[in-house]
Amino acid sequence: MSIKHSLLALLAESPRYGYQLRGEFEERTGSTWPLNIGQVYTTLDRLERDALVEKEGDDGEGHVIYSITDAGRTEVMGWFAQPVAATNPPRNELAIKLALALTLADVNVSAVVQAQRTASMKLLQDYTRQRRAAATHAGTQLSGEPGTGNANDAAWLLVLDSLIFTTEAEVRWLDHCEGWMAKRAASAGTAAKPAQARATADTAVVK
Amino acid sequence: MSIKHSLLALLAESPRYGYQLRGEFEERTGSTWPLNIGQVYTTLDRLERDALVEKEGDDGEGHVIYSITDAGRTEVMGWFAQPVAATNPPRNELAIKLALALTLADVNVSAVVQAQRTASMKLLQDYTRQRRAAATHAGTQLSGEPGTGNANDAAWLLVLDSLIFTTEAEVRWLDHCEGWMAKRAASAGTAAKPAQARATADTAVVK
DNA sequence: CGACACATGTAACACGTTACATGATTTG
DNA sequence: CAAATCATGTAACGTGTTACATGTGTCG
Repeated sequence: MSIKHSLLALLAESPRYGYQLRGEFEERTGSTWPLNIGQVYTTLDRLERDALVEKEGDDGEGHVIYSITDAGRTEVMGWFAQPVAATNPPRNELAIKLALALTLADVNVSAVVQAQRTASMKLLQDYTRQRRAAATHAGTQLSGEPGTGNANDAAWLLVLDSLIFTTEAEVRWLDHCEGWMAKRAASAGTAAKPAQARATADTAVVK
Repeated sequence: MSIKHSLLALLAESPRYGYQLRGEFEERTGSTWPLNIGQVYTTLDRLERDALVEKEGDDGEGHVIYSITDAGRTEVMGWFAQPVAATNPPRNELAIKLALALTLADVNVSAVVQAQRTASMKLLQDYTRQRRAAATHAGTQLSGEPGTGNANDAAWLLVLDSLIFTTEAEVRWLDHCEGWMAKRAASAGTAAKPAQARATADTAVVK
């Protein structure tokens, strides 16, 4: 649903052609989510089929220009007005993985958590570094001319912040899981769950 | 990729049949991510095609039992050992939406943020309520017999915590966006971006 | 000329959801 | 008996990725 509406949103601003749409999308999101060009065309086909966009003739350059219809405008405004689907939250692969690991005897949950934490911390550092670079860049742009590009820089900054916030939350959750597991292992002195009673972090995931 | 590996993980514990796999998955994740039964069967077909699982004959009950192969065991252990794909982070529809809204003249970004914040806060309250209920339930279970079911309760608790952490981060980010926009509107006294200079929160998304 | 970016597509496949068909067993 | 649950599938469709085919224009 994301891409369909993203293309509609861009077309709501002005008519564009396929290749151009990919460029605009990636520029505004800082290439965080690369957009396959093939899908742009197939999505445009479907949007045209559903009468949300229209093909215009050539623009004198030989490009296949699409423009949004009234129905499309209604659709995209509805997208902006509605919060993203509160029901059935997107599958969180990490949460699923840990939940399953917890219930499996021959998986070292601590090792899984550690591996993930290392990767997430590295990601977080990358994002933070990029954020610093982007901020200074946007700053110089701001003191410069106020033409185009500023809104895109702003969007990219906020997208980066989103990634940072999300990754921080992930790391916090991983730490929370570790603490929880340590507490559980400690209170499992005699009976309870012998399979979970290895609190020290071995390196191997499999016992 | 999530489901394929989840089914493999469950089969690594013991051979099971399709309907049973769905039940186990949903129990361990607290029905957070409902699993379509149709997909279980098609996924099992693909897993069998790829020689990661095998069909066993009847179990005396007429059920179609699947068991994991050595290749499947290798696959699932690799899944646990590897951190979830650091490259190309999953598309964040909310971030995309806000990034695009920022660059579109006729969208009221504040209204979009407000609508989302309301929805996310409500979600957060739901999760917190569920978390309280689940915690007391797990508590009584713990003081009771230490049989099966505890690991599943634990998994469900951690999944809930994951949802809470994620949603909290989302709300924080939304607030961050609001603050950022307010600051930007304030510093846009004369020139800069006139289209973004409406800081007060109207109710309508479209101007 | 050769490599590269621009530009438009098509085909095959993976993954996921919804809906439908079919039958057995259980339960009010 | 009727309804619900258990159980196994199939079909259609939407969405997304990868890879391929094809052609133009530009630049070193």
